[in-house]
Amino acid sequence: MAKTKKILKWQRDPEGMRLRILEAAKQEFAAHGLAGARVDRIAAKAGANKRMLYYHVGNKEDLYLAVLEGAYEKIRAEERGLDLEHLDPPDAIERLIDFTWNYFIRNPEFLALLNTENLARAKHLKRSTKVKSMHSPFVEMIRTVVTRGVESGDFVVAVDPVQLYISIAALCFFYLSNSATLSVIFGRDLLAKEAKDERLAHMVALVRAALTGKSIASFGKGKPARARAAAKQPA
Amino acid sequence: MAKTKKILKWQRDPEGMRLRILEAAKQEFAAHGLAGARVDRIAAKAGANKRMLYYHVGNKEDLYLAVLEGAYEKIRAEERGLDLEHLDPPDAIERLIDFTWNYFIRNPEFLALLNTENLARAKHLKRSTKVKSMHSPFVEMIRTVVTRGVESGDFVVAVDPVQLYISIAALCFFYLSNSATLSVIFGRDLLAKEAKDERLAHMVALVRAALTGKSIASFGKGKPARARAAAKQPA
DNA sequence: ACAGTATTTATCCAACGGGTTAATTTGTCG
DNA sequence: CGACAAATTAACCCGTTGGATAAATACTGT
Repeated sequence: MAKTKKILKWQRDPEGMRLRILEAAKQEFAAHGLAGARVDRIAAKAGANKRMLYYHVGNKEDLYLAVLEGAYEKIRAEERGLDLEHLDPPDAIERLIDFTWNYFIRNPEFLALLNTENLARAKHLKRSTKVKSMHSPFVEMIRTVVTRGVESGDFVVAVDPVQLYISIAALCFFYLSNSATLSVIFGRDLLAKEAKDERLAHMVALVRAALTGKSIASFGKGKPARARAAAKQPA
Repeated sequence: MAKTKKILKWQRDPEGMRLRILEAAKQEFAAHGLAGARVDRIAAKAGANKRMLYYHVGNKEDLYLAVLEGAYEKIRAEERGLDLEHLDPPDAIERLIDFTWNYFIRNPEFLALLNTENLARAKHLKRSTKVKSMHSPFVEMIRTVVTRGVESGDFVVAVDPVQLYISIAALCFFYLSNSATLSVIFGRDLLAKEAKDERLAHMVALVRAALTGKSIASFGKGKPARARAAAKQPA
């Protein structure tokens, strides 16, 4: 319904315009929140006139909801391509962590948008019909991995897939979303490449150890983080 | 310097006024963010006149920073009283999780304030001298626990205390801070008492298992969450 | 080419919000 | 009591902002 070829090509690009507006709005809302966002700035950034926002999308809140829905759709779509079924459970979990982490890094606006929406206590999301539907498949995907892991003996416990996903998202989300304040507080640049690598290793080790009962080497210690041999270490 | 007895007691309560303003501002900033907060509402909520905010604290941003600093001071102060030194390491960690979790539940504004500040990329926090100093002792407290745990053999790995704390905070913070959107998405009321109990059990189990290598029974399954026997289960 | 419609622009405005000015009240001290 | 300062209030200022109006412009089917 979106990009049917036979769409009329107006002056510039009527469909492209809407996309540019949504993209600009995403940046703006992510950078300043809902209240802090400026409609004029969105228009300017989209190379459009303010009136066009109202023409193409609606008022500020409609625009915001459209951006939010788009953001959810995007991440859930990518997750659908994860293909965890073909991996053995521990690797599947690791892959899920890896994906989530890198998705958040690649799409920092997503984090900000979620925070903004939670500040509004999901007021807008509740009114969205689109969003609610697209999550059960994802939960089922994780549930399958967990079940398989328990059956194969790889996992020592049968975690609630929702809890597990929330935990994985939490570990990634909080670190990145709060990296600014945490960096100040702890006096480290948490966004430096080394720090990020270390963090990913730590998260994978934490979750894998908890699920499999086998503690992984290098639990948040040292830079390399991937190739390590020992299972324990001196001090 | 604050509450010297010989302070003159003006009309109502000059010192109390400042506190009421800060409290009202905390609520307002937490509820609406920095941009969404309204100075008039803060004044009204504090039972004061708008002009008095400027008289007692300064402009909107000064007020905001004062609130933020106060929030950090409060949690760090309570953490100082945790007394983890006298517990054996696994219990100390559990206590830290328990405290963090309940502190966040008791002080939801704290979460919102942090999100707000991170939206501003810690712009204000960076200018604060007070805040930076009060965190190293806290990190050292955790480091001691970890070291003791490794030495005693309770912990199988020597985690970086900063990573560990970030992870613990993450597990608690994300769940609560994002409970609104997550509840919509997963179609559960994550703030219901049962759900919260389950979450706490899950987090404790996750971290304990990762640190000690011994998986805890009932990993985010079932309501009681504390007393459980089996380590595995059928399907 | 013409009528009709979709899209875009230029312009305006009423409400709002942060901040300030100046007057007023309330207490302290000699 | 009377002067002086601290604290509080009321009223206003002025740039900003979301949103609206109406006119112009570009495309389409006939």
